[in-house]
Amino acid sequence: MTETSAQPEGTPAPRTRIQRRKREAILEAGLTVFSQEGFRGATLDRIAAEAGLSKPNLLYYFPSKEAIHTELLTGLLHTWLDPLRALDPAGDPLAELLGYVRRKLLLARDYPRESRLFANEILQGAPRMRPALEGELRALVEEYATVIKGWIDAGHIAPIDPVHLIFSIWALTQHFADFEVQVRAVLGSEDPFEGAEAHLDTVFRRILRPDADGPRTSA
Amino acid sequence: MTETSAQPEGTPAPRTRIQRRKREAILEAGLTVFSQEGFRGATLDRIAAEAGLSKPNLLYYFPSKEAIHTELLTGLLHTWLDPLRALDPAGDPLAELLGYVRRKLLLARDYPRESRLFANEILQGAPRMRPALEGELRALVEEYATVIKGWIDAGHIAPIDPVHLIFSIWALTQHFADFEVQVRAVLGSEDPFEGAEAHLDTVFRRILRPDADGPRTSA
DNA sequence: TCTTGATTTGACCAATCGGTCAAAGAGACG
DNA sequence: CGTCTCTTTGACCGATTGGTCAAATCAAGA
Repeated sequence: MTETSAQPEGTPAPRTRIQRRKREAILEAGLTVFSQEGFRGATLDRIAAEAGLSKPNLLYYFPSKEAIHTELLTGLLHTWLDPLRALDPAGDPLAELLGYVRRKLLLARDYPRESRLFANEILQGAPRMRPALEGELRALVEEYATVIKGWIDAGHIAPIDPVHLIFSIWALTQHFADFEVQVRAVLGSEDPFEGAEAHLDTVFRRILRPDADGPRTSA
Repeated sequence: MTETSAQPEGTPAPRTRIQRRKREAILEAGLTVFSQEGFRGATLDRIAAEAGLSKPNLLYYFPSKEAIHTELLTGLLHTWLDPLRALDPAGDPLAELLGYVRRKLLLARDYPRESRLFANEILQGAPRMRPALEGELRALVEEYATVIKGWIDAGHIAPIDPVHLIFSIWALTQHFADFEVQVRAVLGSEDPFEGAEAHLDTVFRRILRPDADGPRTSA
């Protein structure tokens, strides 16, 4: 029959050069639009326009709006957790943690749309990411919380709840991507990320500095 | 003519008891839906259903979707900045700042939808709040940054960028409302806010503790 | 009771939504 | 040149969107 048998499938590797390029452009556009408007607020027309394609042409490369969003989210968690995975249990604790903070901040600076896409998904109750959060994310956090706990018990850094420490790192770094407009509104023309790097370095040095008056967590 | 002259206007005080009640219900429903789906993602049908009204009936009390959203945002910034305004320049610096952190955290716990509505607006580039951010918000931050600067210069708290300190307080407290699903996914059944309060208290005590090795900001 | 104004709703509208389809175009190879 | 596959698009579809409107209902006073 007149079967359009060559329609590219959802995820598998694109065969031709042009397919790779157009799929890339669509994901780029989808990232821009989804991160700004959320899933429901985004429209195929806007994504298609942003990618420089007609809507039917966009739907030739992706079977649905959902498929674009899913593919974006799939890669996201991995990318987002990479800096945590780069944390070396055998390294110097303070340097490792400060390095993690810095990498996370640079990620927020260089990939703000990805950060906002993630934020949007979480804000909406993580309807499509919940399993990944309760599975992969939770496991990874627990793993590195144990590492941090080890550093604390060894006296290398000040005692602090490791999981909440990780939350704090996320919150303080992603804030500069997710709330960029607000930060810029307050700072004016000043570049947010320059001040941020020095500030976060200072902040986490103070939080983690092991010394002086001993443990005060239970007080 | 058959003029429906009694249609309540956008903002002014509702005349009857029933108007006050229904408008309240609509704003409640709007808060729930807008905070979850963002402006574009929210639908009048869902808001009406959530409020227990028919769509035309909802539009009898508010002239448009935009009007509901605007009214919600208008009250929001004020409520959100109140804890900062409660900061007493004549009080004990550490206690004042820790109190501010605590109040902000309780706000995030008790009014998570408001926090998420705000986050959604910022994420979308603050299309309806930009003026308020660059005006009221910025002015208030600068005002209290000066207060904090005074405390630092007097040696009451450790030297730190006051504006970034405020950003950090916002980020660390709002995180528990805006990213609640993620936090809960990691913590499991544990109540996020119990651990959070102790953690943030510890964190900001360490950040603000003035002592020991003198200024290290310019190093 | 009747009247008057406030409230509620079913039916409807134009615009936009996600998505389909058949047909037209483009490129590669013989 | 013809042909085969990949790509692109205009026209279109049913559903949903924000919003309107005239008519119905309700509440309370005269």
